Amino acid sequence: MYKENNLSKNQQIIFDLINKSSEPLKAYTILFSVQKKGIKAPPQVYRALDKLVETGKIHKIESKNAFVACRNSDCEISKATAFSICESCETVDEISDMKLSKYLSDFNHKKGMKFKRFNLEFFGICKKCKKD
Amino acid sequence: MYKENNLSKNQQIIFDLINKSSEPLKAYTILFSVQKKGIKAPPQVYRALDKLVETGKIHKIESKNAFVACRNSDCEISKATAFSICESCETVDEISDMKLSKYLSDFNHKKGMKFKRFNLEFFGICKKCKKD
DNA sequence: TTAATAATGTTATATTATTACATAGTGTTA
DNA sequence: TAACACTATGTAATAATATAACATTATTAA
Repeated sequence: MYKENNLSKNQQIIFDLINKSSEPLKAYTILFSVQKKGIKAPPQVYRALDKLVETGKIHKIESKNAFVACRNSDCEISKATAFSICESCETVDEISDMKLSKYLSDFNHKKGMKFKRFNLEFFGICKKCKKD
Repeated sequence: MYKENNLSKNQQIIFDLINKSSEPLKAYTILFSVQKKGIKAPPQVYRALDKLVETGKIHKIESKNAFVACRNSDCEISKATAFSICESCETVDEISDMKLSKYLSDFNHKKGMKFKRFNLEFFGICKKCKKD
């Protein structure tokens, strides 16, 4: 069952749910939503989430403990992620900006550590909320 | 008691502990460490942490659910934070780089949202771990 | 077809964080 | 100094997030 699209049954169910969602989903929200599909326990959800994060199909928004589908074909296996988060409506958007991505991927700091990966979260008030 | 340095008793105890530490501390690690000083329950710790984060004395490392003292006089009230995290030894360093900070503070993306704040976490293997 | 690997199912438990409510300390100002 | 608003504290209970451990089944590759 794995080969066709390289997602397993549980992974596919959970990916589909996250992918359809317009907002980040939390692990237990996912759990409650997929119980009718036979996924009954936290480890089943967390295992699928771990795998999906690992393969870059989804990202974890660390400041929210929530997950979004990857919308950015450029972020290979989640090496370089950036998000904009509205502090009012909680909307999260993945930022896809080549210049930003390149700037950060090339960044090296004084202590000489070579970075393999980064995650950037911007916070503010989105256009829509500003109007209200 | 507040006025002298504008940290309350619990805030000062918890800040001192984090500030002395060479590594990020987790809330319950802090709780266990300060029980002899009369701080006995999670809300006492979380309240102090919230306040310290709010005032920029400490930062939360979101990917680790842990807290470090601010080493950077430039990051006013935690508006612009960047960290380097070693995936091997788990060492966390606050990055203080004016150019990076300015680049990100000035960043605006297409959708027109104005950012007030950001948090950036870089991951890699530090110099010391590379040698081993 | 066997062995290795990946995925699943299940129970229990660990870790992280908040709610709710009662009490006490501090700063302001009338 | 009395009254007030505000901040901080103490405490019990519980909510939310995440993992450990172990048994079983499915998939792939040799």
